[in-house]
Amino acid sequence: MLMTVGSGHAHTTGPRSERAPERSLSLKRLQSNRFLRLKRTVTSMNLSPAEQSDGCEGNRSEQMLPCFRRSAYDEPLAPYNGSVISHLLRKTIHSKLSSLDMLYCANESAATDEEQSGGEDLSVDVEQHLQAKRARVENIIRGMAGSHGDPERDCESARSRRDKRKQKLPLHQEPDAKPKSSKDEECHKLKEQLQSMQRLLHQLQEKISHVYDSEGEPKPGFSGGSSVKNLQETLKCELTRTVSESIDSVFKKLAMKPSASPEHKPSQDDSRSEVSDSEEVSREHFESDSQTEALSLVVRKPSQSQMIPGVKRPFPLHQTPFQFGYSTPLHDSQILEHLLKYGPHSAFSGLPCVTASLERSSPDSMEHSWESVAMRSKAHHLGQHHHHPAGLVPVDSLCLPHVKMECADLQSMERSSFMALNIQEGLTPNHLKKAKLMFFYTRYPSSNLLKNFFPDVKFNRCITSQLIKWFSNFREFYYIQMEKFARQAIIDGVTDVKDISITRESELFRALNMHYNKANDFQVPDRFLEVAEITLQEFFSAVSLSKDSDPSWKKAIYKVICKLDSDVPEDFKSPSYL
DNA sequence: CGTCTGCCTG
DNA sequence: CAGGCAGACG
Repeated sequence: MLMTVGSGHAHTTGPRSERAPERSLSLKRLQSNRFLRLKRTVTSMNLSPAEQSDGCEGNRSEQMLPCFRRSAYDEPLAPYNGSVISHLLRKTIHSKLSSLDMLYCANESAATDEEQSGGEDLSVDVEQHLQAKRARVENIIRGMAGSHGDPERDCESARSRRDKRKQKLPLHQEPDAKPKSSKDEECHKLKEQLQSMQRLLHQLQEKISHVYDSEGEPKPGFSGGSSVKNLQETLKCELTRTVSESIDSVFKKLAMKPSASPEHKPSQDDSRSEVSDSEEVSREHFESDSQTEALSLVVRKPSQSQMIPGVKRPFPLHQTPFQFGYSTPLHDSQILEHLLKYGPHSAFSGLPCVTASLERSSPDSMEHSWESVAMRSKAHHLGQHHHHPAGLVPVDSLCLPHVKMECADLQSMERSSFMALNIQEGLTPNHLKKAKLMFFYTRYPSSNLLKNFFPDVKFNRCITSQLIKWFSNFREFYYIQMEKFARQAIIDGVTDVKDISITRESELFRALNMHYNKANDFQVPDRFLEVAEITLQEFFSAVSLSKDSDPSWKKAIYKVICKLDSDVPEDFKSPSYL
């Protein structure tokens, strides 16, 4: 397809029709890319990770470095075997159960540790409280285990203990109006939760052992078997998350039941029967908050009034859920199921987009502006830390009363998806950062490639073109720099193309690195230096030969450069990359 | 026509 | 980097 340099260019400096050859190039590019990929795959089969990390065989010391300096994100990689899993499970379940314990007691007795330590001396009471607590947990566990114990009797005895304890408490001693059947139901649901959790875990265990058996040795990858490592990390992460999710559900049910109708005075609510004065005040405050914003999904400032007293997260919530290497206590069994079905690198775009609804429900005009800002910031910064002061759980995440019951499940689901994958309708600064790093590998990504490498983005026409626009802008900057430095080289008296090279010390490289890798926390692949060098040489030659008199002189260069795209490492496919 | 692309501008 | 524009498609 011949390009015509016609009237359209009379008033423009650039060749308008560069697009045409570029389009016809894309097919060829695809083909050559496929060749390159095949070739690289074949030649890298028996290379050590370091050797094939950039696909070239130079001697520079950088090549012995891992492609990614991600040590800050990597936890020491323990031997990957079943015991790790078991350990994780034990750890998580244990911490979960202690939380369960605390929550249960909080709802049952509503006497928090804080209140006890802050109030008058209740040490005797504390003693009894702890005993009752232990007994109740035992009851729960007995119930879940499906033993032939008499749950009614157990509950009865627990209640009698509670009643006994109630006599020592000064205020708000409401009769226990909760029907016994509710307790049974509770136990039953707990049991079901546990069983389904066990099923999921079993599946995951199988999956893991399968993966581990078939990939016991890390296969050479672009960055040194990192895809396997990634998978391991993913699985580890998902396992932990699943356990957490399951137990959180139990958690949630317990939290929800006793206080399902918070908008009303606590009188008919048995679990709230033992609240202290201070808590009563807090609840007043809470209710007034709820009226302004009863259904908001905004993460509310976790002030004390909105915390379940005495309930503490068994693990810190400030961990970044999007970085592998941390065990991530998030809630999303969907993800596990997806993982089981499709593996860790599949796109999750089928999940509901929650960001939009979250954002829609948090208009700027809202009273708690800093909260909506916080949420907005979270929504737009994949990988931001979820920080809750003192490890307390915002009631929101426990589906507490200010959220209508019929919405609870949906909200939980949406929030879970949001927290876990952060499926985006818009692109975030982190996406931009990632795109820039990807530019070190590919200057001309296809929209399919982009879709594959941004699995946490809900693609639509707009998003796609925005991403493409980004890369277009990246190229623009890249080529401008190239031209600038090529002309400078000529001015500096360079005559031979051979004298042109680009190292990591080069000014040009610094400029590019500053642009695409501002934080300088990414080890730029050597291949990029080669491509940049070739580009610079192309520009140098062209300008030297005065080809720049042709309005479309750059087109020929683009044609060369677009063939030099590399594969983007699999690591980038992770939605949690960065 | 709508879509896509590159160039230019702010 | 995004918006706007113009040319090139199908």
